[in-house]
Amino acid sequence: MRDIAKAMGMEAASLYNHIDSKQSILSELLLNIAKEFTDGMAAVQSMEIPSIKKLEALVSLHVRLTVQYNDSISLIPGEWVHLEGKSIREFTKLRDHYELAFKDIMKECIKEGSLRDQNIEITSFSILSTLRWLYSWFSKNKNIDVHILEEEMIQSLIYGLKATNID
Amino acid sequence: MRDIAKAMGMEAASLYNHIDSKQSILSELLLNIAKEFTDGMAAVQSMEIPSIKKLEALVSLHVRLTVQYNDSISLIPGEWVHLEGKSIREFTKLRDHYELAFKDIMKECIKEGSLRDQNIEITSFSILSTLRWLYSWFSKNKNIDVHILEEEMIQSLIYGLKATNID
DNA sequence: ACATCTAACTAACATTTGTTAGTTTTGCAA
DNA sequence: TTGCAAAACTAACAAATGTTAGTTAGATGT
Repeated sequence: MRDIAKAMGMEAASLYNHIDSKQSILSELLLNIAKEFTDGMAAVQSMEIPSIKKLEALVSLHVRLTVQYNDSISLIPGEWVHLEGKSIREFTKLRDHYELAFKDIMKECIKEGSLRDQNIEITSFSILSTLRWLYSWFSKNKNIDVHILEEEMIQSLIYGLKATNID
Repeated sequence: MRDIAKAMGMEAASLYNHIDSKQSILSELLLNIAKEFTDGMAAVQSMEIPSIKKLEALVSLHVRLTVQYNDSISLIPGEWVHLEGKSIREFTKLRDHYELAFKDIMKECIKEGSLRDQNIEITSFSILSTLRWLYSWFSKNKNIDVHILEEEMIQSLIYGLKATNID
């Protein structure tokens, strides 16, 4: 709190004119982005497009939110564990719900023939880990064009790295 | 320290008969695995095989080390920032060196025609993020066969998720 | 001009945390 | 059995941390 206060040019005690507690800062930041992801997922789910396009839309969603909310997203990988009580239950509920929805879309892709029939637990984890860490990459490469980043992520995550002339 | 002591069935002060400081626990754990990765990389580099096979070997290396050192590896994503002084310089040096070597191998793959000519910064980041987070997935799925995990990671990270009958 | 509200301040608090000093217990070698 | 080193203990420390209480300066509306 003293560090935050210093960064804002005031005393630690003064912060309490604006917030309830240290916990409330963390839970507000984390639950807000969790809701952004949940809303984005709902939007993608309601689209009338092939599932593989939904998967691409999800990658785009991550890239877009990462660029827009770079700071709060950086809390997701390591800080959510410090949430307490109602907040941590709410957060993990949203996260689990999101991951389930993500896997469902991948399963649809397999049904539709656009993805190989593979271990969804592993591959969904693989994609989501990369997307989770995108924030740290972006914070060191802020000059990149966002559309190029989106395109390249879609390519490498979904379509792989291999040269197309070999298979 | 009091938590660690409780877990070991002793008082916090007693820990200091075995260690120098709290910092030294962290830096010993982190530098040890950093060295494991560095050694593994050196072994892969010295192999006389096509670069794409080296890339596969690196994925296997991560899977193997993740399974073997699950607990200390879990410190890598979030705790290395708490290293201080010489330790943090040593750690980041090893990490940067490792990532450079990883990218070099990917570049060789492109030269040899086994990978598409793509943004190495993005794709290497993508693979390494997944591998970094493997520990958390594994700690929830300890029953999986390690060879299947290796194979599936290689497939999804390098060869992509797409069905092969479409392109 | 006055009352009100906002948002800053100082001072202090109770805990928590990493660590040290000094002492006692334990286990093994002689 | 004695002697000694290893490793446990108790007590206490200084610093850091989240927070509260009470106060004050500055802006705003009447």
